[in-house]
Amino acid sequence: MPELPEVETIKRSLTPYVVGGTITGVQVFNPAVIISYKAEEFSHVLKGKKVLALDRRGKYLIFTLTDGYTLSWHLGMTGRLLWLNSQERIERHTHLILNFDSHGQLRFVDVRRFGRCYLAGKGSPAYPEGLARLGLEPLSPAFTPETLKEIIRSKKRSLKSLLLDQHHIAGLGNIYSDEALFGAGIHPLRPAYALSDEEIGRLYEAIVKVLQEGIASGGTSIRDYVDGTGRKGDYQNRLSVYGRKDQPCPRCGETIKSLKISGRTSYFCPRCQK
DNA sequence: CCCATGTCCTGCCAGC
DNA sequence: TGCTGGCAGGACATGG
Repeated sequence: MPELPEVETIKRSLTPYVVGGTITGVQVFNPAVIISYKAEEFSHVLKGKKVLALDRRGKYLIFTLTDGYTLSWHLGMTGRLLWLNSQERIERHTHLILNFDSHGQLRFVDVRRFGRCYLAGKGSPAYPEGLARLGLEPLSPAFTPETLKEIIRSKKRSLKSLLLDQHHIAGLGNIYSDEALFGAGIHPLRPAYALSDEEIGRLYEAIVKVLQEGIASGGTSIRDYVDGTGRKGDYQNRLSVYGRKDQPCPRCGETIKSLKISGRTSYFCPRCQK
């Protein structure tokens, strides 16, 4: 579910509530969402820890805790992290609750249960493998037309599958990669190495633009996504191609088509995207 | 290296 | 109405 703009929005919405707060207790309803620690130990370690910082890397949220611990969270397809007060009814599919000294709670609710959290401290690697091996952060200064060219260089694979691959660029998912390719006027099946410098420049601009616009809109709420305070995003109203099969292209009026690429439905305009 | 496919899950919706 | 199949913002393993 959540791609970079959604995770960034969740981070911003939770920061005022959790950063500076101390975890007073943990309720584990589904131990399977915790990797690297047994539920009991997980609760024991977290109790009394203060949250020093909340950061995002790719689609991960990272809680930096006291005593050198970190808690990294991936929300999968449908995961939500919600800040609620302890009186609120516990909804179905709530897997984990962190209680805070402010009497608020951080609740992890995830219908499809693909989301996971990873606690690291003494002895265990600081980050889960998926997080440790993430590629460039697309809204950081390290991401430039030149570094994008490096990534693209000599790769035969389709641009769509390359953009979805978190080892190269971190944070794009199915929605924003389709929107970026549309913005750049590039067909999702084009082999990466075949791009001209000019097209790489357009792709770079388009990636940065869709991610920034996504954040500015508070993310894309098609089904499940809401931020840490339960607020929906607005970017679903600004999508050019994603989910718009058989509808007219907003640029040229041609009918938008879809294709399966790397197992994901990809939307594009056959006239605008070459 | 690259790709397609299957897997983990539950819910929803179209079509019969 | 009720059932069924297909599909959904992700990531990883596997086999070709």
